[in-house]
Amino acid sequence: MTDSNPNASLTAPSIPGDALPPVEQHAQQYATVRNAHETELIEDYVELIGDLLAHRGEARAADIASRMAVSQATVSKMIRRLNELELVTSKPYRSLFLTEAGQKMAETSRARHDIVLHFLRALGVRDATARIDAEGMEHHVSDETLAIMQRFTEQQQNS
Amino acid sequence: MTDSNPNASLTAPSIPGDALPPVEQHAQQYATVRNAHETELIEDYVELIGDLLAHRGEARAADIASRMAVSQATVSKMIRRLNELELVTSKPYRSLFLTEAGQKMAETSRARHDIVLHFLRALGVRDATARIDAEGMEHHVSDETLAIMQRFTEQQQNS
DNA sequence: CAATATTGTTAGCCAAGGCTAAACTATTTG
DNA sequence: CAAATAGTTTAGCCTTGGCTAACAATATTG
Repeated sequence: MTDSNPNASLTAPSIPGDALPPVEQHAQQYATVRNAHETELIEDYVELIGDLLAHRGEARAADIASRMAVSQATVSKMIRRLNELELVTSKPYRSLFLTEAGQKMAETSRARHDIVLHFLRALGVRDATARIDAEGMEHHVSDETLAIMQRFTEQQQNS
Repeated sequence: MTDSNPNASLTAPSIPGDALPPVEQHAQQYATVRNAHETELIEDYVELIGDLLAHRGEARAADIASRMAVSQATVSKMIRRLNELELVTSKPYRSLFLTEAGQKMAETSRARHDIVLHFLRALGVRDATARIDAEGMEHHVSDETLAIMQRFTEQQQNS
């Protein structure tokens, strides 16, 4: 380091005990997040389609578009991808349905989502906030943490 | 709905009391997540640069690349963006530094990250898992939830 | 101090996920 | 049942965030 350091105030670690993780571990953290991002949107679509089917009996592109606050063109393009991934079946101008793989994904996503949402409420987070946070968090919570969240929620309820 | 429904098993809601949220609320949930995604990567870079400066005294593109598990070309491109956003200053072949805005962002991100990480550990999540989950979750935790997490962690420590 | 190794940059490619505008299909209704 | 409205698809554009390969600058070392 030949430069002077204008960020001198940052030179001392804010939390002295917390060193940087070893490179490999650090790298894996970021890689895991990047990976989650790739499947995230897909899961959100599939989960929403499952919910629409469950609650409404049908899942139309227009409903998805308004619930996701996205244009219908975007939904249409995405449905093509879901089709290629064999997660949904669609006939033009007809309701979507989930394939078996799609149903499995929808159930898994829904379950994760519910665990996170109920956990946040059990923690004391207001409903509207909990819903927003759960939507963002659900794809980044490991199975280990998920299990702990579920236990926590149950204990909270029995008291 | 003129079609027969091959997803009949999904017709009954898994959790009967949990109806679909009203369209506007639902839409806002997704919009919030999409929005978080836009700033997420930027924050990760800035946070990492801050950490490198704090712990190493300098932040080189090569370190960022290996810690993020990403090519140097990607980092180089990203640094150009951070420059345009006036979050970092950089001279070619020299360490990066944070602007004031960059430092502020780094501190905020680091603080959020630490709160989430400590919370997960307080919950009983193993360290390695907590680190991975925290990295993904930090950008999706509202201030309200963050405050609750912090309180929880403190209570846990005083017992 | 020249050769080599490391580090950084640039150019050009790709896929994903947005958008608008235009065209087409289906449904509803006067 | 024709016209209007609503829903869907397609085409074509843009930005972001990856990548590799080729080149340029700096540092290290024999």
